[in-house]
Amino acid sequence: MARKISDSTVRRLSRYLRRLRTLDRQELKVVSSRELAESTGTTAAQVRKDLSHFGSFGKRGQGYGVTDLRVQLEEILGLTRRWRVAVLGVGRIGSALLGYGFFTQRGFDVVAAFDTDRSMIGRDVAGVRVQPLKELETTFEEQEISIAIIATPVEAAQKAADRAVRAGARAILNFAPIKLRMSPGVAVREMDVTLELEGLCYLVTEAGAATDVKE
Amino acid sequence: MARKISDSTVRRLSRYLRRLRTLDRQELKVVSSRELAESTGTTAAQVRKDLSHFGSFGKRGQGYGVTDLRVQLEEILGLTRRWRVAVLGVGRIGSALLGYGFFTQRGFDVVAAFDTDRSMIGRDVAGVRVQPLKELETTFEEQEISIAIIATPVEAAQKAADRAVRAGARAILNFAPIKLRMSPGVAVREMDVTLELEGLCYLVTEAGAATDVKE
DNA sequence: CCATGTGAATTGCTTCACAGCA
DNA sequence: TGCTGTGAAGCAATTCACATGG
Repeated sequence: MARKISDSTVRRLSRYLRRLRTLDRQELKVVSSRELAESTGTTAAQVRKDLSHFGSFGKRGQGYGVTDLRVQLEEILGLTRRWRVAVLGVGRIGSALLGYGFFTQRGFDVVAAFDTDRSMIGRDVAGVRVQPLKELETTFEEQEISIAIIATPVEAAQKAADRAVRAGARAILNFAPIKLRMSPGVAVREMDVTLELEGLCYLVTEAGAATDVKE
Repeated sequence: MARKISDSTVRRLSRYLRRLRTLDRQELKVVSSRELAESTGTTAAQVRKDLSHFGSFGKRGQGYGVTDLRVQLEEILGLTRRWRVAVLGVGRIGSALLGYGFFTQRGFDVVAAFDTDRSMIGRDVAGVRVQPLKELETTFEEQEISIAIIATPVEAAQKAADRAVRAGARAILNFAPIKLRMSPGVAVREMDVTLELEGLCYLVTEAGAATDVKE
């Protein structure tokens, strides 16, 4: 199948899927590239181009079957299996994630949590027991964990990620405000609220400056 | 000054700034485009090109003054002022955000929180009193809130965002898994953990499939 | 007739390579 | 000499426009 799909395409596929799941729940049968585009913030041509990298899923003159396309996208994204996830660092973010019910619904099982803080260890957070770091390796192996969510303080993030990878993790979702250095085979995505807020500030400031000058 | 800066450039500027703040705290005086690139996951040419859209901040043959460049970036991103933020929806994510100490440090003051849940209203979460939605308009005006963080359930997100904008918000950080429809003048950024996890699944699945075929 | 699927055109981003200057 | 700043080249992504087929 097609090679080297861009990051932005994958992001959009995920958005299409999110929308399709809603449409499917509402028992809508058919959707057009235009409708899908409007509800995900892109263009109809973009939707068709994105999908065309993987095959032809629509019927000319009609559109796409909602359930069918949903299933196709789930296959493309690798979501026909369940994924086992561990949370490293059970502070505010870690706890919020452990309690986030949507994960299970979407195929992600948070099966383990780790922390170094003695007062946290042994506690039950949203049904998951907080384990000491020294149990990381055995738990990752036993539970076949492939995704590690880094929610530690920034100083501990790189070490935690390295250790997760050595223990078998193949993907890292990083909440710590630092660029992790990982070997090429490991997938990494970063989530940094401050970064997003700063992006918004830029846009608001620019918009203000632009109107000052132009209008 | 330069027009139409791309989203990816703004994101990188924010990363450079994040790094520069660390270097500044460590009292490093000078940094080269290469060093900045390595610690933020890009290339030296990219760093120089990004900065060149706004001026020339370096010294040829030496590099960039750490403090100087930090201040320049703060100005470019609009971070020389403080920004007042409200959180809409005080569930798990909302609470975690309210307790996130970094905000204050980085120029963001979370000054208000809203919820519809009676049992939440009036409660103090990390020093902020949870208000009923009906007080939104007056609080936004009185407190001059320009950024709204949407942390409501997905069904309530669009309405909450609309209301925040009508009350004066100029930027939205959206944690709900839905594409918000906003008028063009409003800046929006989306944070969806599931979306990021799905992106990771694609990469892991692809990597697996690629090695199956090739190696 | 209508919406998909897709080469071709275009736009925009990144990388290159080197002139310019401390 | 060394690293910045920047036009020009190269590459990737998006948009266009239309042939295709239900």
